[in-house]
Amino acid sequence: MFRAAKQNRVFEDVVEQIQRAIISGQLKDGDRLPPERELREMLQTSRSTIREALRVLEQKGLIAIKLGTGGGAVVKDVSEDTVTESLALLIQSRKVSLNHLAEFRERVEGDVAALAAQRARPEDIKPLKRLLKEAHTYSKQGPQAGNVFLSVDRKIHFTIAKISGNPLYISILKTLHENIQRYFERFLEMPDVRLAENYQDLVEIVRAVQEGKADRARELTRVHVRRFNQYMIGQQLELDD
Amino acid sequence: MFRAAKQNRVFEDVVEQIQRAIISGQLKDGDRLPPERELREMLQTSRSTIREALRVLEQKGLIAIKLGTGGGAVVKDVSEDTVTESLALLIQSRKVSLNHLAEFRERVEGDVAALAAQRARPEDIKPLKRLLKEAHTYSKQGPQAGNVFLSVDRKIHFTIAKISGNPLYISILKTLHENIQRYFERFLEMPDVRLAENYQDLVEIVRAVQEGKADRARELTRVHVRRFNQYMIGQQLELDD
DNA sequence: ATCAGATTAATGGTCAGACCATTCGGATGA
DNA sequence: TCATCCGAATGGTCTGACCATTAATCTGAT
Repeated sequence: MFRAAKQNRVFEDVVEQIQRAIISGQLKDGDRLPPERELREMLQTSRSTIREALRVLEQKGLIAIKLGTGGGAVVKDVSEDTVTESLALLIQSRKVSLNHLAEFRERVEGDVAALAAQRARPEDIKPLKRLLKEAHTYSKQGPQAGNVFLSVDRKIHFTIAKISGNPLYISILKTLHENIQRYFERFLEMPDVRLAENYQDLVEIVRAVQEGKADRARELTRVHVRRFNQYMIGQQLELDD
Repeated sequence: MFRAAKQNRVFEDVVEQIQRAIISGQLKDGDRLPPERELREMLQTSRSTIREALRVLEQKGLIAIKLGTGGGAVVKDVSEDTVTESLALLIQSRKVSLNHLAEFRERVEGDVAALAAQRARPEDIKPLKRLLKEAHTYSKQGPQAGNVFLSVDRKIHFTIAKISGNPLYISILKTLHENIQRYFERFLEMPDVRLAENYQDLVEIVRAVQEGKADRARELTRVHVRRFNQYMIGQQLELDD
């Protein structure tokens, strides 16, 4: 109901003040905060206190700090990166299994594709087509291009998420991909991804999005993601032997 | 591909070391870190550097700090609180709207219900029935019980998420609910939630889960959530007048 | 013997001042 | 004209001191 009546720690009060200025729009993306020594005087406190406040604001993703003469604390546009990072932490320490991740991703990507299908405008499709062409090239180059192919694959998924128009989905997807990749890096090389098959999936998904067939886009995407998941989990089991 | 070869800032290295110890499980929930002055010696650095590192770890939600003799930095179980907070920041700075939240929640809750329907065992249903009974009581008490009813409503959703067995869904759901509630608190009182209607929704959702009808559970849940969302967004528009 | 209150020690919070490291722009000189 | 050097601005680190809070311990009166 109530929040603490008073900030016990001075640096929290400093954080509060600066954060308020940023969120309210008084300080905008790119604005520079005064140097630490000036802030010290303005706020009647010590430089270490100021610095602890800056560490917090930095961690919150509200400012970035540069060294040198022209440097200092610069207000950053709030981005989904902090969501991504804290979600990643949650995943790592809760030891959420690969299965949990996979299950969640399958459904999220399906929903994203369905939303995109409902909302895609003609000009949204162009970048998708371009990426498809790229994917096609790599899919012809055989297994050693597996990694490059997968990175294009990811780009396609993100582009679709962008079309969905919901920034939450973009954040979530980013987190999922990052964490799945982290898992995957242990396998070093990804050999026999079924490139041609995957490429065909992508073509059909993009077509469904273009034609506004939401349910079909969802279903195709889920199958596509599920196939990848099964491959991934199979790799993991092999590794456990 | 590669990460920075060296940490420019000493305190980042300190953060890294402690964070690694926590995530790897060497330091567990409730463990106490050495006092700042000891850490200073162990890590061959200054106390201010240690303190800046502690500020970062605190902001990441990895430690909590208590004052006084028995105090110090205590390792916290990682929770979804930091995700919640950073999401709240995104919302406040207008990067994510109530509509975005609502759209996402509708689909997530639908999927959760479908999963739960696939996995519910008979003993999972009991707590749901008990909550339903509670909801029924409050739904009879008229509008002034709206708040209490909604809290039971939330409990039912969480119980269903638990049945789904995927901790990722539980965390995400918690974050969504908390942020939606934060929004809602501005409206002070929630008057005429259509209690009877909502109660009927819940009954049918639980039945679908019990009978293993995944698609039906998903659809019912989505409609249920959507109705709430529309009410919420309506309230918001009124407020804007 | 018991319990309230005072004392003390441990620990985080704040402060002041110094010096180091990095960066940028301007001065210098070939 | 261009490369180099120098110096100022600014963040990063260090030292050492003192304050504030808390829990444990001691003390003394009942």
